[in-house]
Amino acid sequence: MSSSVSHKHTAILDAAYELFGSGGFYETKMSEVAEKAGIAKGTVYLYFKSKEELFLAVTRRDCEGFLEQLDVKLKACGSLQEQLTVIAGHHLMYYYERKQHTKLFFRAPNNHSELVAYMTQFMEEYMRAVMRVMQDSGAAEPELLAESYIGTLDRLKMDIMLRPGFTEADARKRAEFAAGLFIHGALGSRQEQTAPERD
Amino acid sequence: MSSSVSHKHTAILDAAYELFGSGGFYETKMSEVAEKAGIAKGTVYLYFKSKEELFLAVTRRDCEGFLEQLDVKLKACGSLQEQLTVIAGHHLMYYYERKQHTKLFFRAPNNHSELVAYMTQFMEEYMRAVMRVMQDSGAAEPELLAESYIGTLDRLKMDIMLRPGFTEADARKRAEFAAGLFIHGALGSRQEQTAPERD
Amino acid sequence: MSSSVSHKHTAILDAAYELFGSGGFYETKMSEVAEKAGIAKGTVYLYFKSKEELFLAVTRRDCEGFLEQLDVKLKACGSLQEQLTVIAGHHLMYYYERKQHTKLFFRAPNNHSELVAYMTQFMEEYMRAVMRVMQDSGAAEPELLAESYIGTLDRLKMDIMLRPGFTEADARKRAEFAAGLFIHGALGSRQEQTAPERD
Amino acid sequence: MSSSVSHKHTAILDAAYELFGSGGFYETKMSEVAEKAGIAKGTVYLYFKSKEELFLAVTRRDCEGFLEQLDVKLKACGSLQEQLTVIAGHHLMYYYERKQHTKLFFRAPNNHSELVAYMTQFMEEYMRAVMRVMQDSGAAEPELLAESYIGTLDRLKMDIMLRPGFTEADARKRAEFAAGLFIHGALGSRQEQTAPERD
DNA sequence: TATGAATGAGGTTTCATTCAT
DNA sequence: GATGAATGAAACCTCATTCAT
Repeated sequence: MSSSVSHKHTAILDAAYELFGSGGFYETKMSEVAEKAGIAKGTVYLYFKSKEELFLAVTRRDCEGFLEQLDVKLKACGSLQEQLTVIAGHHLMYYYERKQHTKLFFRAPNNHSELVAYMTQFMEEYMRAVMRVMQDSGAAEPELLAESYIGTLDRLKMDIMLRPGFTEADARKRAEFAAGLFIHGALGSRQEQTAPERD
Repeated sequence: MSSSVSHKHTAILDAAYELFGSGGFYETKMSEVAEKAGIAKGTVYLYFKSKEELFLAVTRRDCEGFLEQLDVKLKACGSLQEQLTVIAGHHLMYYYERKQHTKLFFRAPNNHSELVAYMTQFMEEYMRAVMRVMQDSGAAEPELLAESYIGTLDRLKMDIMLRPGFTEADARKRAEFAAGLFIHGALGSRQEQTAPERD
Repeated sequence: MSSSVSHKHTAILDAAYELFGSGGFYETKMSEVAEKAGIAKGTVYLYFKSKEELFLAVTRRDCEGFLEQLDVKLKACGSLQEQLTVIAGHHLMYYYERKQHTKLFFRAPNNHSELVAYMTQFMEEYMRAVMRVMQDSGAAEPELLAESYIGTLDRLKMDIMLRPGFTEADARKRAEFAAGLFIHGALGSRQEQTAPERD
Repeated sequence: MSSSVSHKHTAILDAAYELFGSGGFYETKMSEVAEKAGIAKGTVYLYFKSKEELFLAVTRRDCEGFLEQLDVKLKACGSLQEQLTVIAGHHLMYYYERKQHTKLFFRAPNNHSELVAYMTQFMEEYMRAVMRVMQDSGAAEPELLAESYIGTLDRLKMDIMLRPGFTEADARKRAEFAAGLFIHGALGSRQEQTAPERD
């Protein structure tokens, strides 16, 4: 019974992830979620109080997976370069694997304070993880650095979502590029060649 | 007569900007737009064919202003450092001045191809402007650099939008930080200066 | 359950028949149909996709009843005179019984291709039934005859719909008149009887 | 000035006839009428108090033309056969010439008592004209005969409106057929040849 | 007389949510 | 727990009509 309950719970989350992710919050109907989950409309409300709450649950599950996996990966590596590459790789690959479900991340419902609160908390946790790496490197302004890094990765991921022909290799290349950029700056390689006094 | 027309047109755009910006597309009712603009519901439709079209017009006006002002500012400055600072300052201050209207930028209607097309074009133009600066500096991968820079700025601006106590000075500080980061890398200043004990 | 479904379905059709019939398509509001059927507005849309479709369903039910009953009656009679009288009686009595719902037949929505198609098909079927009778009589031009007969009946029925004091006996008298007219012509009886001086 | 007034009045009626006739009452917008008439929307209301009244005026002009022309034609002919043929020809040709404007006759507004009154009056006048012919022939039941004849013609005209390839010759053939039918009955020709006992 | 910008009542339809079974 | 028929609020948009110019 409890496994049946949990099975339906998961089925709803999966269906909602699929639909919210590809269509967005407002474009997705609860009846569609129910249908895709293979259950009746009313049943969804036995597991989730409202559409907003369902969206929040979907988001939460996705974000928690993101943070947990990042944690595992970061623990397994050492140098700054390596850690930044791991973060970037994780960020970009995570979205690469979910490129069909991008709407989840920017077609959310407005005015739902719980969701806003959760997203804020998620960002803080993600920030903290990245900040820790920055701090370990001894960089000044680790907070701004972390924020910048996340911003860079977020924008680089846009290519993944918008360009159809994007490959996994492209994603990996960008991950390394981002790490290099934050360690050496934009002129890193050029400076090595022509500006010896500065590097 | 034409001034009256343009007056109403502007009043609607202003009202819609206010409401779409603070509430998002789906949460804003056309009747509210009309009321805020001080006109009747039907009148809105004399100037804009549909809610989507109104949203597009609001977005377009905002984005065009952004690009035009950036152009002017970029023409007036020289060194890479200076140019990057100008871009960052422009980006952050633009949103700083609009911090009450953040929803405009990520609560757009789905499935409106014209809007998608316009936003794509806007991003391309912005990218091109930033890329030109990157290219002038002789940096490798100017495209990825531009994208990264814009991503960084976009994330840094989030502080502005989300933290109530944010000041203009904070915005300016971040602008300079971002420019420095992209020129020197995250460790740029520290490495040069020494400071080994702390980091 | 299925009886409940069919009950609501019928209740809506009945309500719509009443309202479309007495007020016409454009003058009837879906909310009125719902109210008259004793259900909520939204429920109507569970049974009929749109107002047009509801109108079509009402029309179809009415026309099908007309044709089915005609078929039964025609099979039970023999001579031409008798058959023509049956057709006329059916046509006039059908409308006599529905004299409060005349609008159904000429206040239909425009530009609804499915309705146009259905009405065309209905008329063809009716025509075919009448034509068969005409053909059996050996008359020349059975098609034009059938058309003329139907036209005659349609006009005679107008009296029924427009004159309040109309009785069933009046309807029956007209039915016999029409049959006689088509067999003998306008001057049929008179010519036979005498009255030569006037022609 | 008065000629200019009358010019606009006519222009509006012409435009409205065109649009009401081809699209129907509800599907035609006052703004379209104004545009087609080459004047401003508000101007229409200087000549006609409302949309309904404009429709009535259009209808009235058309019907009056119908009756006047019929009168002229009837005065110029003698025998019953000739008179019935003239009526039929007039009826069918009138619609044949207006086959692009059939909506005028069955997409009228509901619940407009003045229109209903006018149409009733028109029908009475038409009836009276046809009845006079029937009376002259000495036929019994001239009223029902007139009504039947008009009904027959009305249905025969449907072919004109519904069949695209209809020619003027087809219309004329139907006119003669209708006249013959009412004089001799459906079996007129056949009976003469083979069924002597019944006639 | 002519204009056409402005009005605002009003109707169709959608869909999250409920609740009797 | 599961169902899905029923609900009804809510929102977009239309268009006949008005009236200041």
